[in-house]
Amino acid sequence: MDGFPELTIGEVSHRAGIAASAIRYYESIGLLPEPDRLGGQRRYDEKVLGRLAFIAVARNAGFKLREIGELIEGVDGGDGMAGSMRSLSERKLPEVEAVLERTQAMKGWLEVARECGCLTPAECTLFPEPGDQAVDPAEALKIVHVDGKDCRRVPARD
Amino acid sequence: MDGFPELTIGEVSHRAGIAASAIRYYESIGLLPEPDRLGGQRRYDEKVLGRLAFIAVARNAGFKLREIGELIEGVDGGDGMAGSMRSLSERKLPEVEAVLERTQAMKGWLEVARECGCLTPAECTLFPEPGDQAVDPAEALKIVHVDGKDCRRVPARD
DNA sequence: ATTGGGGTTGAAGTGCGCTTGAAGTCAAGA
DNA sequence: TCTTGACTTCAAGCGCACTTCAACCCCAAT
Repeated sequence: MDGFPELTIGEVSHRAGIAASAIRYYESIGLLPEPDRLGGQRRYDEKVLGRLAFIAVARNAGFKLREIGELIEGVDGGDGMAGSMRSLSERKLPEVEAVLERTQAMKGWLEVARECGCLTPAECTLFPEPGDQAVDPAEALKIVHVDGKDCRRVPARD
Repeated sequence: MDGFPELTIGEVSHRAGIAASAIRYYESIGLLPEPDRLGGQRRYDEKVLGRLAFIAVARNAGFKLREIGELIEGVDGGDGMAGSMRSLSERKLPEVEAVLERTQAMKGWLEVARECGCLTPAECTLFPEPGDQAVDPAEALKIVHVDGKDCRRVPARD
């Protein structure tokens, strides 16, 4: 092995690109084990960099810290991480897909909005009035694609 | 016209699908004008439904309430909403595109994770070790696509 | 007269992932 | 010896968009 834990929290912070306060926070919520101390100060060995990378990747993948904790328990517990990975991923995928769909709709909406010359929401199909077919604002985002690019409402006399 | 403001906050809440507390909150931050009162109670006319729909759509499009406020100022101010729509949309589009990209990467990562049989992060390319080419965890999400489906790391003897 | 079901207020709480601040400790270098 | 600089703790603050709470008011029906 490569000797005693020797990294200070500052060095770990620097090498992992994560604020020291965040590292202490992770420890406080149980994402990181309590490290050895030298004169009261935390000393880490390099393994912690792997775990921090794990955390960073999982965070990027959309897991909350609590969920990452479950993942880590799965890894540290007997069965390896396969089981918890599968169930967490299955739980998470539909969420992510929903976000994806909404984000794509947002993008389309904004592209039309960028070209919008309407003076009031009333004359603009980007903003459905109560009475339009689509009342649900989440649906309203999507309508845009149907019309092509122009957002000007045909002024319907009632 | 159709007479005096007659909708209570409860009716508005029900018809707009927005909690009464949220409506009061919107008023408190200036997104809604102060309505008339009848015996101390707020009375709205139907126009407010249009504005609430406006807010809901813009929120769905990714605008923060503060930004929606700017939008509304643009509409209520002299020039119509076109100018503020354009500048806000231009500001927002790159953000949304960034979210979109990250979300797509997340989806890919999760699809591989769902099939992952690795027992530890060390043997799994889903979790890069320090020393792998990609240290940036945002990049780590994307690597997956390159490899196809399997995430098992070739056990590189050092 | 009382009950019920709305409405009103301001303040505080929620969730998430940290950051910031104050006040103190510790070891090494000038 | 004194100063620096990095570390320590615990508590509080932040941003966002609300929600919840306690305490109150008001009107209509029974």
